[in-house]
Amino acid sequence: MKLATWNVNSLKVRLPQVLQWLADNPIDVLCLQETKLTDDKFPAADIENAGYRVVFAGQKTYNGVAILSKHPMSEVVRNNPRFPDEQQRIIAATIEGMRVVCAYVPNGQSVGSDKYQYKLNWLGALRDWLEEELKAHEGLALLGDYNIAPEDRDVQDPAAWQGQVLCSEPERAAFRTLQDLGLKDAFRLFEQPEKLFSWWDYRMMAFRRNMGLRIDHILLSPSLAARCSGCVIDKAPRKWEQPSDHTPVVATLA
DNA sequence: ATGGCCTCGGTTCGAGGA
Repeated sequence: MKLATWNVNSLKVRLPQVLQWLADNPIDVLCLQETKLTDDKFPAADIENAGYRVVFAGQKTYNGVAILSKHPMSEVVRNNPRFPDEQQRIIAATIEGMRVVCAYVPNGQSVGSDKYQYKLNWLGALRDWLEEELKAHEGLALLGDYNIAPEDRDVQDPAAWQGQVLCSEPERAAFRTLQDLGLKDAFRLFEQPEKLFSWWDYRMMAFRRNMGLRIDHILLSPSLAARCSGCVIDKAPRKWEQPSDHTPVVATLA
């Protein structure tokens, strides 16, 4: 069983890459963020023709999330019931007995801004909701673009990013409150190469210079972490023509 | 060298991303 997450930065633009990547990789469940499509424009037929079921929650221009699955999905929930929000950033489904939560955490723009406070409020509400979900679902996976680099080793240049949005201490503390629920960072369950990231700025030739951050994560509840046999970042799609600025992260469960 | 790119909507620039 392979679970993956990928911020595609417009599914309209990236659909061919998503289908190519799925054709190349035996993924059971793929969580997408930043689809940037209203539901009436979602390419459900193309995805179903590729052998996947799909559920989605979109809005115009910004945000938007989806879960693609080879297996049936039930108990689909859009958004956090505890956090009324126009922005479409969460979709959850039960798949093969697992609760799969796909999340696009707010970016936060800059420390101290209104959007930063919204991000912290949003993360607090996510924690509270997941605490409830974990009582009902022993096996839970939270996959997505967290817009948080949890530690300095997740940043190519920690000094440059010190205290900046994505790396600030309140954001990292919010990430730890998720870990305090028992959720494990799948990537860190294993020995990993140094300086491996999931996002690189489009500017500054950042990818070529590996000026990146690890901000896309898969957190697993204890029972799923115990089944996890590997977690990798697949940099290949970042090298394709017209790539997303994020690249997929994949966890394998026994 | 503190900028540099990409996507969207809707027009040819501004907002947002990270």
